[in-house]
Amino acid sequence: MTISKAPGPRMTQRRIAELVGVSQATVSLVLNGKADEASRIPAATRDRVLEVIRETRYVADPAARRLAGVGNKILGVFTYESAFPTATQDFYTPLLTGIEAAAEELGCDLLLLTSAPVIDGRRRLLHEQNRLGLVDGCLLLGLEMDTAELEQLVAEGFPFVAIGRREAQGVPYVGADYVGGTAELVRRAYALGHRRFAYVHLTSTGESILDRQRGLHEEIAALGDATVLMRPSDGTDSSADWRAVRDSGATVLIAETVRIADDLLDHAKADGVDVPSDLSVIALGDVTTASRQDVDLTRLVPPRTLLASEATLLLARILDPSHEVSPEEARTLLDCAIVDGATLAPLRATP
Amino acid sequence: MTISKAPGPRMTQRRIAELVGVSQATVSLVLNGKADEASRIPAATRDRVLEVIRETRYVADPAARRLAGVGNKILGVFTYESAFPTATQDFYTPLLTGIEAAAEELGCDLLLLTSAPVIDGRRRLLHEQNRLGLVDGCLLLGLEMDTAELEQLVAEGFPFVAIGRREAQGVPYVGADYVGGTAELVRRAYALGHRRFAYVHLTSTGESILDRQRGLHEEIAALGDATVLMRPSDGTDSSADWRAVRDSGATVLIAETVRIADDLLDHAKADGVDVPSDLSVIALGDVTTASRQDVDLTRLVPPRTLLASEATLLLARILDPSHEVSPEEARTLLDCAIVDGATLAPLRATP
DNA sequence: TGATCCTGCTCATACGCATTAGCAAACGCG
DNA sequence: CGCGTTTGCTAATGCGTATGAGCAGGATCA
Repeated sequence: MTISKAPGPRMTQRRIAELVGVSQATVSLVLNGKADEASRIPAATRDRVLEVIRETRYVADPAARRLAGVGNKILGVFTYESAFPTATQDFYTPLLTGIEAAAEELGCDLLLLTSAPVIDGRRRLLHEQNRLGLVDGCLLLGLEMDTAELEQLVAEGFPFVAIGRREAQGVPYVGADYVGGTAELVRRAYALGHRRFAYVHLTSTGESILDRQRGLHEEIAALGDATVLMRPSDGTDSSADWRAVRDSGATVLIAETVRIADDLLDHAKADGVDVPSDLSVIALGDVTTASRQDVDLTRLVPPRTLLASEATLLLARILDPSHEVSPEEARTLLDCAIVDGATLAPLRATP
Repeated sequence: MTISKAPGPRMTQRRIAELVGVSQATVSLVLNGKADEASRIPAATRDRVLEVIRETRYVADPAARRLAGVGNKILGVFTYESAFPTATQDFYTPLLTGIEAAAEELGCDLLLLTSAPVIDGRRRLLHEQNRLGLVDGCLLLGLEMDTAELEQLVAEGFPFVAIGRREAQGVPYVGADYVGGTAELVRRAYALGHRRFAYVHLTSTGESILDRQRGLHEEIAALGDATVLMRPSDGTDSSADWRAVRDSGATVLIAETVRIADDLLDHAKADGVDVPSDLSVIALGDVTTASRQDVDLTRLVPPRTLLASEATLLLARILDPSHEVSPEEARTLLDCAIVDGATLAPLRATP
């Protein structure tokens, strides 16, 4: 046998109509349950049509439906990262899990926009031949997004929701409250006696990263007598990062990611610095959540799965014409969980 | 600001045409690069059209394109399991990873058919209002599939590829060679002196399960002087399973899944049976790959990511009208990896 | 000076569906 | 029997794109 390539003539409403002996319009009316409202199709006719539909296993062509202006219950999923989600599994798997669970709940299908081309190191959503026109709305993932694209989507009135807070005007999102979470961790360290902080952070301008910095700075300022060394890092020279931290005399190290924390823990161990008795370590964790070490790192964990399912539900609400979504509802932050690990301890009495 | 629900007037070819001062057909021709072939559009006109297209950021409506009969580069992904993939992450994540990687390579988008309803405990692909009409072809996942549905798809000439071997006539698939992998493991145990096997297996009729049984039986028969206790299990009464294995006097335990192996290892330890010196253990592993114990289980691992990406590429080949796909090419098996763990050891000299 | 050919487009239609307006027949009523 | 009303449908149209057929005007040729 050879695989048939010709999908053959698709079943259409017209064919159904011919089989039943009615018009295509009648079939459409029956199919959409409009048989009772404006138009009047008696039960007898309706049942005959339904019978043939069942026999032929006809299903309406979604493209045609879409063209005719009805929704399709298809949500798009797009990521601005340059490789599609599951490559960096720790990060995206929980997001996809949340999206899928919500989509299943809603009875929606998901269109993963894997085909978006990478231009200038970033994926482009609005490229030629994108499939956005097929979906009812779209979910946007990624640490950084293209503000211009977001604004165009808003301007066009295209329904979408970003996962993660976005500055851009009018962009609906569901994000993690990194400001509050970071502040809470700083407070906890302060309560344990720590006054000198070091923050090894990324230099990206993504909102999540800015939020963590803001939470840190605001809380440090609010506490009054605490200080912080800011150490920008691209993760490539952890030796230099470690030296900066050590020389700063900080008693708490806050690392932007678990990976950074891991690297610096290695250096600490090599230097004979004990964690947490000599130095407390906190990770704010993004990108990857699982620590490769068997240390139980005290850290911030964004509720990724919940974030994603809430974003999906928000999108569904936006798409529902019977609701009006308020601006506040369209921009939501969810609390991060704090993993109360073993790397944050009271300041030693005598340093 | 309130989220706009009216998508506003979309940019169309007609509007572009008005702006440029040409006809809609011209715009279409330019857009599809047919400007040079049958129709003749001079470079000057073409550039003016392209200029306006760029300015307006116009992109063709995929629904309309589809309706007009062009391919969409959209592949469907459907699973027969009753919850959508990422719920059972160990199993599906590698599959999705492989599919996505291949799709990205091919420039295809993926439609996850999350909306398929569960009827009689199994998902239905061919339900009313399914979105199959949108996709060019479809990938099918799941331990068990509905043979009737598969056959209907084949009969309709709908292009699809199953991940995992399928008995049903004419079904294209990319599967794991469980027969060969299982046989190889049996051979290894035999070579180490083992003659008495016990196989704790699932009772499902999925092809992968049948293949493992077949590999075992064929190899046992080929070896001549080996025997095997078959112990069907639904995984709920591991005590009974363990007793059966112990009483059989087997020196090698082959467990269908890592989970079963884990449970039986617990019982062995409780009984003071040492693995592997008293009893060797082999897992054929499906469903979940990671062992919850820190034992280094000797086991069979299907190359899930590769399986999935190969299946995706096969589907693309089937969809490519310029190739003809032979029946053999459409039904491929890939070798399983054998993890040479610590639970398979030579038979003790004196039992 | 026609007849022919080429160039540069446009026209018209199909794709499958949803929807509105409206038609023919049957029915009810006086 | 004449007239309005209801019933049961259908005709027609639009959605945005792709594409084969064809048309007007200029150039070339005999």
